[in-house]
Amino acid sequence: MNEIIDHSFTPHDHRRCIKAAVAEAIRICAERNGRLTEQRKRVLELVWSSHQPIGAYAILEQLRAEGFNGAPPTVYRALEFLLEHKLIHRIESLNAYTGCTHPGDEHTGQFLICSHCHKVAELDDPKVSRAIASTTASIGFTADHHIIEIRGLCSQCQGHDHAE
Amino acid sequence: MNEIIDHSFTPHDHRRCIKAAVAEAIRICAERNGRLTEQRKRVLELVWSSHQPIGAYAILEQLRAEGFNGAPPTVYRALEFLLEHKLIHRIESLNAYTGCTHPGDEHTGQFLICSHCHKVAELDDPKVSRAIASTTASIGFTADHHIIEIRGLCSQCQGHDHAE
DNA sequence: TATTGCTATGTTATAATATAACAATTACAG
DNA sequence: CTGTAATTGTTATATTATAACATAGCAATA
Repeated sequence: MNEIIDHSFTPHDHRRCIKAAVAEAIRICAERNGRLTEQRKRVLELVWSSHQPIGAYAILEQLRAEGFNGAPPTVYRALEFLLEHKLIHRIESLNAYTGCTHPGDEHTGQFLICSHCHKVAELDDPKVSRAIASTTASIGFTADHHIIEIRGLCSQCQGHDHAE
Repeated sequence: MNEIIDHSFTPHDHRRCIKAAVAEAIRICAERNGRLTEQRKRVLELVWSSHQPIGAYAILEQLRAEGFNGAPPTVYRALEFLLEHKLIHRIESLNAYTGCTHPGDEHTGQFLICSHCHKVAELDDPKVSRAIASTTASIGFTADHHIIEIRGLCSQCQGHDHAE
């Protein structure tokens, strides 16, 4: 990814996002002998079903609607696998999960969360990372990874009310 | 506060932190006609009982140990009040609460979380805020507030293992 | 191809965090 | 005082997540 921000907020053919994400996941897992089982793949697709982060229980509901008769651990395990392989991210402030737009890369996301449309875009601004790295280093704190979640209104939702 | 980081990680007489925090809270609440009731004050003290964030149910346990016979909503309401008045912060990645080191100010914290001692320090690095503000602005995202939580090892815990 | 061991999934129960809804009480303004 | 609004109490339940143990599937290999 060369751009600072992905295209989540702007109109696009979302089916292509899903297809691309799954194809990438297959490639990445093959590369590392990670087993992208049917269930894991299906969970990945559900996480990717929109740019709005989805909760574990919403995923479970979907799976059940499709005839799957499972329980929470199944979903959490799939999510855990996908997180480990950096195929998805967890949005801490939402207790929800979102597809990673440059999977596989060792990176720690910066997320823009629109308070109106509830979509999330992944940002990758080196300025921010650098600022954090230099400041933490100067005070003797060894940073391992960081969580950055920014709330506001996306370009499409300007003028709308913040609170929904 | 003039420093970029507070003194959470370095040895200090913590009773003074608590006293100062309560005194500040009293002042701030008086200023705005916020009612810092006994319960709210007690919850504030408990949040401030160390630099390690504390969960709502841990607070409840403490209160009960002191003879209080209450239920979760009491604690959550007190926390809500304290959050509203910026006397405490919520650490999203821990589902826990920590005292604000420059209360009252309109600000949105940046937190350093030590994976070893579990203390949290509040950072206020204008470089980071500026980087976020300029980048979000350039892509048409109107940022409202941000959550920044950085994991790593504090200056006192260098050399220890990351995972506890 | 049977053996073995590892990985993944199923299943049940429960932990941990948070809120809804309504009732009772207290504080304070007039 | 008294009426109103803010606070607290109480019960129930929603939401998110994990522990613990059982079963099943796969894959190497002798």
